[in-house]
Amino acid sequence: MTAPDPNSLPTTYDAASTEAAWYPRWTEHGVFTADPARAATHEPFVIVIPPPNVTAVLHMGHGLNNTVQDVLIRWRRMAGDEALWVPGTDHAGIATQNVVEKQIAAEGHSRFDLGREAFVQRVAQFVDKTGGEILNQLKSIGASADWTRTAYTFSPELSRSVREAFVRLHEDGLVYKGHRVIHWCPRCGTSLSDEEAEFTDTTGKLYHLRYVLADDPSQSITVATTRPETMLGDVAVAVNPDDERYQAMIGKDVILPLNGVRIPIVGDTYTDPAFGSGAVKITPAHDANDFEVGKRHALATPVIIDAEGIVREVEGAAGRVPAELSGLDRFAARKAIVNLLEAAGALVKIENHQHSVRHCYRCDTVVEPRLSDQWFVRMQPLADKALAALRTGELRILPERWEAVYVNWLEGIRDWNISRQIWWGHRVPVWYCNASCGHAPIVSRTDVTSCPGCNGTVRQDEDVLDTWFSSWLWPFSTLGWPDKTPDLRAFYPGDVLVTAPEILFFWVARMVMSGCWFLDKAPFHTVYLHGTVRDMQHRKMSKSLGNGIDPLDVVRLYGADALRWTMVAGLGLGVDVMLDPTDLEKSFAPGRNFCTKLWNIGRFLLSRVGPEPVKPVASLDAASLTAADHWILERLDAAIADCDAALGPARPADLSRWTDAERYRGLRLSEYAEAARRFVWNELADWYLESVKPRLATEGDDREVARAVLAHAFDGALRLLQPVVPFITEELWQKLPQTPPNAFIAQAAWPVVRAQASGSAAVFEQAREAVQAIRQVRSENNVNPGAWVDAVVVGPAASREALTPVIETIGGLARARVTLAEQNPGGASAQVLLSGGIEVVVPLAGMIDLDKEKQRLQTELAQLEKQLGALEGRLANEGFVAKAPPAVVEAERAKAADWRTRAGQLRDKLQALGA
RNA sequence: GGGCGAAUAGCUCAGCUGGUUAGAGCACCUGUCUUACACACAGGGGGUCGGGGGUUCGAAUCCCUCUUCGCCCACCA
Repeated sequence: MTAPDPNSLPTTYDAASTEAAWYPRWTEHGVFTADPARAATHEPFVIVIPPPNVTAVLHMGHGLNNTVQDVLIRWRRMAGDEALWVPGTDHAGIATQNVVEKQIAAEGHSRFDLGREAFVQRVAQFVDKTGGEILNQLKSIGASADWTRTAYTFSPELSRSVREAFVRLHEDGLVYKGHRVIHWCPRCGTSLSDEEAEFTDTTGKLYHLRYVLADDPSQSITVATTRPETMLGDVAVAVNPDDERYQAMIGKDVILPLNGVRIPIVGDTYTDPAFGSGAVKITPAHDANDFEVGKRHALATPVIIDAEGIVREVEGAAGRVPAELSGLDRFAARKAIVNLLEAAGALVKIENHQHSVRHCYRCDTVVEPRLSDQWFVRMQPLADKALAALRTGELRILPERWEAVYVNWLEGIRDWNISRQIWWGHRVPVWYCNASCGHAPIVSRTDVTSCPGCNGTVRQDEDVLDTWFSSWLWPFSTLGWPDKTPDLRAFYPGDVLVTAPEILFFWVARMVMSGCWFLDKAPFHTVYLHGTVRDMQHRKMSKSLGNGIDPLDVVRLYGADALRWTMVAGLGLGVDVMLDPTDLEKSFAPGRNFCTKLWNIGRFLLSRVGPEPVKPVASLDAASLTAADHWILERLDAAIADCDAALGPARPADLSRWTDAERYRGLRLSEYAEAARRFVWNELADWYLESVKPRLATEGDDREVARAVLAHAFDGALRLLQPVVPFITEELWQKLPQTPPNAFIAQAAWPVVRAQASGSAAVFEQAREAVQAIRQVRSENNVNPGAWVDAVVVGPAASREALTPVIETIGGLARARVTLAEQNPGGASAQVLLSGGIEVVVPLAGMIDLDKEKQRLQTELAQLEKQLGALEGRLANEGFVAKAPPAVVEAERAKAADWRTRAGQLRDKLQALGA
C-alpha cells in the first residue's frame, strides 16, 4: 500500500477546469501579445484572422479555421518567432443591416420610418451590445490571438484606412462612377458585386414570343426569352447579320405586343443563331448584355422594373406598361404577361430550359439586373500586380490547384462595383455641390462642409461601400495604415492566410491586390485553403439544413483540446472534415481519447519520475544510457524532424519568394499531429515507458538516467503537441521537475533535434521485434495471457552479447523468460525469424498446437516462395538486368539472397516439425 | 460551353520526380479488467490501386480513352 502522493494527478482529466485556469493566465502574462520592437531581433510571423461577421455565432467552420491558425501561430511562437495573430470582426454591411431591419420589421417599421441617422445609430447600438461575442467564443477553443490588437472594420481607425484607399484609388484613376446594368437585390435594396450574385442552376422556361412586323402584319419574328416580363422594356430585336433567315428583316420594325411600341430589328453579332429562335429581344435597362447591344445601336433605355422589383413605368418608359400590369411584382407580372401574350396569340411555345440564375448571397432573392449609377474600381491594373505576385513566387496557394483558379479569375477580372445602397457601412467619401456651380464632385479624405467652388452647401454621396472594400485592406489597416506605425513596419507583410476556398475571390485575391497596390508587397506569402466541415452525407453544415454542430457543445462535452485534435488529425491538405452531427461521440471520441491517453501517460510518468530534480539529458554520459534510452531519444529526434517537415517551412528561405523546391511543402497538419501522436503513444508509452518500469523501481545511477530520459522525452512530446492541444499540455508540463518556475509551455522553445545518433538504438529495435514475435506466437497458440513462457534467442555471438541487457529488460513485455543460445534447440517449438539472422524459439512443450504452427510456417513459406519466384523472374529478365540502374539490380539481388536464406530456414523448421 | 481536380482497405485519406512484400487513422474480428489508461492493452483479417488500351526491363505512379463524382469560371437571350 502506498500513501497518496500529494503530487499525483486526478485519475481523469478535467478539461473544463484546466481550460478555465490556463487561458486567463496566458492572457494576463501577455503570452499572446506581440511586440514590434522584438521583431527586430526575432523573425515576425503574422496571421490576420478572417474577420467573422460582428454578429456571427461560432460554428464548426470557424472552429476549423481558427484551430488551424492557432496551431500555426503557437508553433511559430514556440519556434522563437515574434508571432502575431490579429483578431477582429467585420461590420458586414448587408448582413448586419438585414438583421436589424428584421428586428425593426417585427416592430412594424422599416428603416425608412426611422431615417438614416437613427437607423445607423440603432445598428451601432446593436453591434455594441451583442457584437463581437464570437471573439469570446474563440477564446474558449484556445485561440491565442493578440487581443490587445482586436480590430473592427468599422472602427474610426479602419474607417480612415477605407477613405484613404478610396481616395488614393481615385487619384490613381482607378475609382470611377459608371452608369450601367448591375446586379440588384430587390429585397436588400442594393446593388451587388459579381461575386455577391451567386449562380444557382435552375430548370426554368424559355418562352418563344412572336413580334409582328410593323409594315407587314403577315410577317413576324420570334424571340426567345427566359424573362418575358421584360418585353415591356424592349427597344429592339437583334439578329445575327450573317443569319440568312433574318437578314432581310434587319432595318424593319416590329410592334411589341401588349403595349404596341414600335421597335427596330437590328443586326448584331452578339446574337447566336443557334440559340433559341436566333433572334434576341433587347432590353437595355434590364440585362447587362442588352445594355451593351443598346449602346452599339444608340437605343433608348426604358426602365420598367423599379428598385423593389415592381413592374411600372419607372423612367423613359411612358406608355410602355399597360395599367393592368403596373404595380405587379416582377414574378406576378411574368405570369400575367404570359397569359396576355397567349391570349394575344403572341406566345409561340414554352420550353424547359436549364440555366443558372443569380441570387443574392445574403438573402437568396433572385437578382434583378438594373441600370443605375454606381462606383466602380478598375481592376485590371490591380489584378496584374496580383498575378505577378503569384508568378514570381512571392505568393503561393495551397493546395496548389487553387493557384490555377486564382489566375483564371484574375485574368478575366471585371470592374468591381463597390457602392451599396444600404446605410450600414462606410459612406462613399464624395461630396457634391448643392448649388449647381459646376464644381466637380469632391473626393476627400476628410469631411467636406462647403463647396470649394462656390462656398455653398454640399451633400455627401448617399451610398456606402461594399463591406469587402474594408476587409480587403485588413492585413494592413489593422496595423495602422496609412500611418507608418511601428506595427506596420514590423508586421507587414504577414505570413500565412488561412481560410476556406469560398472567399478566394471575395477576399483573398482582393487583399493581394490591395497589398500589392498600396504597399507594393503581397500581404502574405502563403494562402492556405482548408476544406469544409461536412456531415456524413458530405453536405455542408448549415443552419437551414440543421446539420450543424455547435463547437461550444463539443467544448463542454469533450473539451477544447478534443475538438482541436479531431479537427487537426482529420485535416489533410485541402481535405474536407467529415463530422456526424447526430453522433458527437463518434466524431469527437478520438480527440477525447487521445487527451485521456496523454493524461494517463503523464499521470503515470510523473508519479514515477517524481518531483526531485532531473539531470539534463545533454549532461548524461552516453555510455550510461541503455539501448532503450538511445532508442527513445532517437525516436524523439525523428518525431521532431517529422513534425517540422510536416508543418514547415514557415516562410521562404530567402524571405522574398518561394523556390520551386519548397513551394508546395508544409502545412500538412494531420501529418504533424500523427507524427507527434505516434511518438508519445506508440513509442514513448507503448515501449519506452513499459521497458523502463523495472529500472524506476531500483535505486541508483541507472534510475537517475531513466528518470532524466523519461522527463526529457515527455517534455519533448508535450512541446510538440502544444500547438494542437495547448491546455492539457500546459497542465502536464507544469508538473515536470525540470520545468522552470513561472514559465508557460505556450512560449517554451520548440524542440530541436539533438543529432546524436547511437548504434545501440538498433539493438532495441531488434529486441522489439523479438517481443512482437513472442507475443504473436502466444496469441496464435492461445497461450494464457497471464502465463510466463520460455524463449530462446538464437543468433551470432556478437548480436547476442549486445542483446543480452535489452532482452533482460523487455522479457517482461512478452511475459517470457529469455535465454540466449548459439544453436537452435529444435524440438516442438514455435520459431520466428528476425532480421539479421536472429531467430526466436519458443519451446512450448504441451502448450503449443503443432498443427497450427506447421500451418503458420507453411503459409509464410508459400507467400515467400511466390514473391521469391517473381523476384527471380525479374532477375532472370535480361532487359531488367541490362536497363535498370545497377543500384536497383544490386538491391534486388541482395533481397533475393535474403529471401532464399529465409525460405531455407523455414523449410528446415517445417522438417524439424515433421512436416 | 470552357477549365481544373479526384477515383487506392467498410470510411476518411497518404503514397513527391515510375523500381515495396501498396501504407496510416478510424471501423471490424479474437483475446485480456496484466498494479497509468477497457476512452486501454495484445494479436489478427481486409485492397486484381474505377474500366479499357498504350509507353517501359518494370506502372497505383507517365500517356490516351471511357465511366462516375466534385470544384471553378462563362455575355446559358
